[in-house]
Amino acid sequence: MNFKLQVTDSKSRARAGNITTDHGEIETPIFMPVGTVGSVKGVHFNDLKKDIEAQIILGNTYHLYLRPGLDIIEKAGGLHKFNGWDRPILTDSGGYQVFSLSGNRKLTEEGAVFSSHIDGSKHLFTPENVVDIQRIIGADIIMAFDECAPGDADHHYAKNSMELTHRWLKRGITQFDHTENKYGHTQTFFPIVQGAGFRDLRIQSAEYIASFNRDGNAIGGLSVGEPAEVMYEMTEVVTSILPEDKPRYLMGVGTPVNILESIALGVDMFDCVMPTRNGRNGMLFTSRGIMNMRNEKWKDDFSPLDPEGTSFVDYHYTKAYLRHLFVAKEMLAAQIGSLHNLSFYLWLVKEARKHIIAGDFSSWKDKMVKQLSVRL
RNA sequence: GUGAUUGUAGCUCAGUUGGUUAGAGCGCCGGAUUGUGGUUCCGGAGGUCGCCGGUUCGAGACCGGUCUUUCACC
Repeated sequence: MNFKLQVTDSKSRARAGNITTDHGEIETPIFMPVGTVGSVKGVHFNDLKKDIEAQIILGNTYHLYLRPGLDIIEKAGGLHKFNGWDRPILTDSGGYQVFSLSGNRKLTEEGAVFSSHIDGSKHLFTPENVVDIQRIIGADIIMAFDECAPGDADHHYAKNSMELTHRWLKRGITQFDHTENKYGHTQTFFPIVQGAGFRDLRIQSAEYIASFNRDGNAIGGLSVGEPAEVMYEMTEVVTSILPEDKPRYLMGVGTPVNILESIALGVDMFDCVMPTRNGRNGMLFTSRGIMNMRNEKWKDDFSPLDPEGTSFVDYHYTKAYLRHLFVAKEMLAAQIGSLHNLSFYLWLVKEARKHIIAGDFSSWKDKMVKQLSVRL
């Protein structure tokens, strides 16, 4: 994997760059649709490629490991062959899931013992086997196994958690560097900065992570319940330390506004369930603001979904029709909502990139931020 | 026609021996959702308790009448 920094904005830390992988190029800043179990919920790869123009998607170690299981994925020849997606894939390590989904889990120095949300069976994730699993999945970008501390963690907890994540990181890197690419294409490994909402810990963690000089670096443990200002402050602290010439990935973020603000702070990659989860449930993000498609006010609004949208669904379907589909709980409603939101998110980061290159990112961003939070 | 039976929120129902502003689930109307368990959470609106009369300090509950639902029998 290779990252080429193209342009850095003069008035902010925003950057435009290109990531090259064996599965193709990624133009940054980029948003990565979440495809937990190897599929972006409700969206065909055809639409994902041609309509949404997704350049890279996410998969989840935790989910794929539990179902269908590594034997099937390996037999299929990796996730790319299994699901037919021939562009880059990044896999989350499962650190977040182990902590967010599993009722009973036990943390030890060795790793995390957790029970499956599917059948309750017990499993162990370690920094090493999580690398092996992602090798088998065939991810282009493999994430380190980390502990994601809760948003309200105190300093003591956050410090221990960060230190454990650092020790795990060392083991993960050793494992990664001593194992081979599984299916012929190059795989790369991203470490993750932790430190919760504490400046000193974030600095310490960012410096530690930077010292490994990997192909890219991630910022974890944000957007987990802390106020947005804290998130921005921590992001700013971290991006000022992480190497300039490597992509920075802010995990799990966020709203359209969060994304623009974080781009301005020097973040290059994002992923979030928000466009798909909220889209599935009737919340649509547009360049003019947010629409709750379940609202009664749309019932006889026969104008196009989003006249300024770039997706087929934006001009083909009306607001009234989509509201009807949501109220009737039709599957198609969830599909249209997801398709629209993803296409909007991809449009947003593409537009940001254009303005970074054109040199007017900051003023464009300020204007957009105002529009994006309007409730329609 | 006779004898039973039913009637409480848009729907399905709960409401102790009569006791403050009559409840629930669903639906409806809003809001939330940030490295996804096709969701989940949180608010809100909505009822002349079929109708008329009576008993009582007090009736959704008791009594009479009337209409209504369902059933059985002639």
